[in-house]
Amino acid sequence: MDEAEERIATANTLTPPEAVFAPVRSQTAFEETVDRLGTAIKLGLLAPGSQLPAERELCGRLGIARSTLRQALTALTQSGHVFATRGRGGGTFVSDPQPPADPPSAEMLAQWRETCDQRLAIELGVAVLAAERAERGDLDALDDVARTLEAAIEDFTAYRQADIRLHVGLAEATRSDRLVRDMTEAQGAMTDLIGYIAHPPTVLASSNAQHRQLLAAVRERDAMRAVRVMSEHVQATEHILAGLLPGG
Amino acid sequence: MDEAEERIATANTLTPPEAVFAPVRSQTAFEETVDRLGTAIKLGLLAPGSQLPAERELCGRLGIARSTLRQALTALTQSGHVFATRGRGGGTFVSDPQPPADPPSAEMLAQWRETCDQRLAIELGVAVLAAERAERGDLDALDDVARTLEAAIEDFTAYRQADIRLHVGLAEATRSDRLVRDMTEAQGAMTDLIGYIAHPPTVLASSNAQHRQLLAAVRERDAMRAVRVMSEHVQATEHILAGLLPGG
DNA sequence: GATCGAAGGCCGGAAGACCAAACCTTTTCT
DNA sequence: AGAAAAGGTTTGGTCTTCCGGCCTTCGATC
Repeated sequence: MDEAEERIATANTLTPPEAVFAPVRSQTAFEETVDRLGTAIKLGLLAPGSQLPAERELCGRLGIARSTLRQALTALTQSGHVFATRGRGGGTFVSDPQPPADPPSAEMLAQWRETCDQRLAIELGVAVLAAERAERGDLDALDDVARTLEAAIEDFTAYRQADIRLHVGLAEATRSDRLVRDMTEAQGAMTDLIGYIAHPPTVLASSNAQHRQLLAAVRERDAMRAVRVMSEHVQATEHILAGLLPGG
Repeated sequence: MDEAEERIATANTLTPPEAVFAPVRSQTAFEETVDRLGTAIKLGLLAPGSQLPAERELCGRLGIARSTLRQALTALTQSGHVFATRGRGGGTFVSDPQPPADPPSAEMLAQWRETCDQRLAIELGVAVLAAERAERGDLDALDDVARTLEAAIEDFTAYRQADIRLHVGLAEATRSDRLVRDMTEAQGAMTDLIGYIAHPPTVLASSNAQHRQLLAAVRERDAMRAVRVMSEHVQATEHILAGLLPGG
C-alpha cells in the first residue's frame, strides 16, 4: 500500500494539463442559437424551402426566451439564410438560394488539425456504435444516400450535401442524440474548412468506395472493419488539407 | 444530373434530426469555471495541496474577469475543494482531505448511456492518434502510471486516480488540447457515474490487463489493435453500468 | 363579407451576469 | 521599516436574457 501511494504521489507531481486553465468559451444563448440553426441550414439538414417550427414553439424547444430566439432569427434573416412571412399560414422558412458560404476565419484555420482530430474521434465512435445498433431500415436509407452520392460525383455541392447526410445519418443510427449533435458540429466545421478547396472526381470516387465498404461493414456488424475504413476515410481528408493549409 | 438532384431532394424530405432543436445549454462563465476547476480537482489533475495560479493571473488565462473567477473560487471554497491563505506567499490551494463526492444527479443517471457513447468516441480517437503521435517519453511515463495502477488494485480510490491519469495522459500524448479537454470532461462524468458502485479486484485486474495491451499496441504504433483493446475496455465498464443503472 | 386564429413583429421593464478599476488587508521577504 | 505579493471588498456600469403583453397581418371558416 505504501508503495502504491508513493507512486501516485510522484505521478501527481506532474504539471497539470494546461487545458485545465484554457479560456472558457461562454457562448451566449443568442450566439449558440445562430450557430445551431445556421449550421443545420448550411449542412442541408434543414432543406431550402422547409419551414421552421413557429417561434412560440421553437423557443420552448430550445429553452430560450422568444425575444432571444428572434434575435437569432433576425441575424439569420439578414445573412440571407431564412426569410419570414406573416399572417396565418406564414412562418419562417429556409431561403431557397442559400447565400454563399463565407471563407474560413483565421482562428478556424489555426485550429484545423484539432478540428480534424475531434472529428476523427466522433466518426470512430459512430462507426462502432452504428455497427452495434443500426437497424435494417437505417441501413437501407443510408444505401439510398450512398447511391445519390455516387451519382453526384461531378457536382461537388451536391456531393458534399449527400456526404453530410450519410455521416449524420450514421450518427442517427446510433440512437444517441449527443453523437448526432457532435457529428453535426464536426461536419459544420469541416464544411467551413473544405468548402474552398478543389475536389477532383477521382478523390470523390475513392471516397465513395470507402462509403460502400463502411456501410457493408456496419451491415455485417463488423465494428472493427467499420473503424478501419472510417479511419482511412477521415484521414484521407486530413491529408488533403495538410497539403493546402498552413501548419500541414 | 437530374437523377442526382432528384435523389437529393427525396433524401432531404426526411425530417431534420431532432437534435437540431434540442435545448441550448448556455452555461455561464461562472458555472463553466466551477465545472472546469472542480472536475480537475475531483480527477486529481490538480493534486491535493497544490497551488493554483494567482487570481490576477488565472482570470487572464481563463479569459474572465477577476470578480467572476472569485465567485467560482468562493463556491469551490464553500464546497471544501480549495482553501485560500492571504498575504505574500499565500494563494489558493487544493484542499488535502477532499470532500466526499456527491451522488449522481437524476439527469446524470438519465443520460448515462449517451455519456458512455461520447466517452467511447473520445477514447477511440485518442487511441488512434496516440498510436500515431505518442513519443517514447510519453509512453515511458504512461508505463509508470500503469505500474501504479497494478499496485493499487485493492484500493479503488487510488486505482481510479491512476486510471484517470492514464487515460488523460494518453490524450495528452495526442498533442491535441481539445481531446485533452474532452477526455477530462468525459472522465469527470464517468467518475460521477461509477464512484458509487463496487469494483471487485478481479474487475480491476482485467482492466489492468487491457491497459497493458493498450500501451503495448500504442508503442508498436498498431492503431487498430489499440482501438480494439480500447473498445473492449470502455465497453466493459458500460456493461457493468448496464447491470446496475435504470434503463440498462 | 365578417370574424377568428395563428403566425410574425414589437416594446418596456426587471433581473442577473459580467466586466473594469479601483482600494483594503494580511503576510512575508528584503 | 517598507516594499511586494497575495487574497478580500466595493462600486458602477454594460450587456444579455427573460417575461409578458400588445400589435399587425392574412388565410380559413362561418
